[in-house]
Amino acid sequence: MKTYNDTTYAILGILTTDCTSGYDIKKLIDQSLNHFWKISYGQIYPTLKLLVEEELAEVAPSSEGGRKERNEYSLTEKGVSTLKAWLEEPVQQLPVEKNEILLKLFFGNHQSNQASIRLIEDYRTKLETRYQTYTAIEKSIQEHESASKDAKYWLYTLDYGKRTTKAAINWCEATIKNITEGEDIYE
Amino acid sequence: MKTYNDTTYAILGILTTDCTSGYDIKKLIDQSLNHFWKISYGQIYPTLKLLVEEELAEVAPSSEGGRKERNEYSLTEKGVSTLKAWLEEPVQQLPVEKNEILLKLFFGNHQSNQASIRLIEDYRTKLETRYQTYTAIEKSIQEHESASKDAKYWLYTLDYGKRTTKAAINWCEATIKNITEGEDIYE
DNA sequence: AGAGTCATGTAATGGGTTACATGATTGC
DNA sequence: GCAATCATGTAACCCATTACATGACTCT
Repeated sequence: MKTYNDTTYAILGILTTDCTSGYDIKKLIDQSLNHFWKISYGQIYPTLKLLVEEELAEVAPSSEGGRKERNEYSLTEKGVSTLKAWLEEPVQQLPVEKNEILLKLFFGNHQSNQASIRLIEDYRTKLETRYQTYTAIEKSIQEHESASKDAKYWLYTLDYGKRTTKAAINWCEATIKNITEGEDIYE
Repeated sequence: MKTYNDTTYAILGILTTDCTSGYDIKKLIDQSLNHFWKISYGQIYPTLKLLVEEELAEVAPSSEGGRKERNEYSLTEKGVSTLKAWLEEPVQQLPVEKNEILLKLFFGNHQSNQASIRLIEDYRTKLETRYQTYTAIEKSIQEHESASKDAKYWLYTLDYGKRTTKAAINWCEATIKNITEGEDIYE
């Protein structure tokens, strides 16, 4: 079976929901997958074209209700089976996520302790904002979407975000403390 | 001040150590930064060229000891100040890291609970391997490198990796349990 | 003699973002 | 009338990986 990149599968997956146009796909990703996936129109439209070429989806122009012309995509049999095959496959190797703060900290002996601490403080603030966003989304889902079949899975992904973000926040605190005290707990 | 991408700064930073050639840079990154940064020769050599063009570094061919010709790079004044300016800057917006397992799980209602669990189990195994690798490196640094000035910062970055990996492992366990029990703790 | 490692580099390709172009429809 | 939103699409660019090409030196 031919393989595609993850972005293609993401779109394939979204086309199983009631998001059927490029514009809808963008909106869904920005709203529901934004904490672990993002995408631009520059990728969406060419990918939709590809799906049709590969006979994984079909297009039908629609302009019901006087709305602007709008291309609605729907999965073919082949599209559905391709998606399901991908879902079953275990994930590849864990990717190495590039981390700017760690890169800066790695060269920490070229700056003062104060400067390193400032960097980490700032990073912690950003992480905390993110954490609160996750919590807010979580609450919103529990209140408004808990009927949806997808809600459960959506909450799992948020839980992942919360746990890893929290761990990063804890690291910030521990590291700041460690640098401040000027002694190495690791020794 | 002109800005460059993070990879360029990473190389700039490494040139402050005794790694002075493209080959050395690759080795250092593979050995010491591999858990949060990676790089390929296809980037290193063109970037080194750029650094020289921008007068952030200078080259000097060297072939001491009969070794194969080797280009040694050293930072200029301008290179050092550019690096320091970048170090002081707080990190940009937190990047959204694409996560394949969450993407698959998000479409979890298109597969059986068993299939979802299998995915997460596999993911957990990979995370555990990673965690053990971090622990092993940590031990090795404590034993052999604790004299080095950089060791402290190196250990901080490892601690970050350990904490976030551990949080992800915990999520795997909680989520598997949750799916197995077939009930939603979030409700 | 052959494997391994030291060493530098480029071309093709993949994957993605940003900026731009275009225009209709909706709500105030 | 005007702003916001709906809607589609492309071209230029950026960043990065992979595969390839080349060749010397070192150790067994």
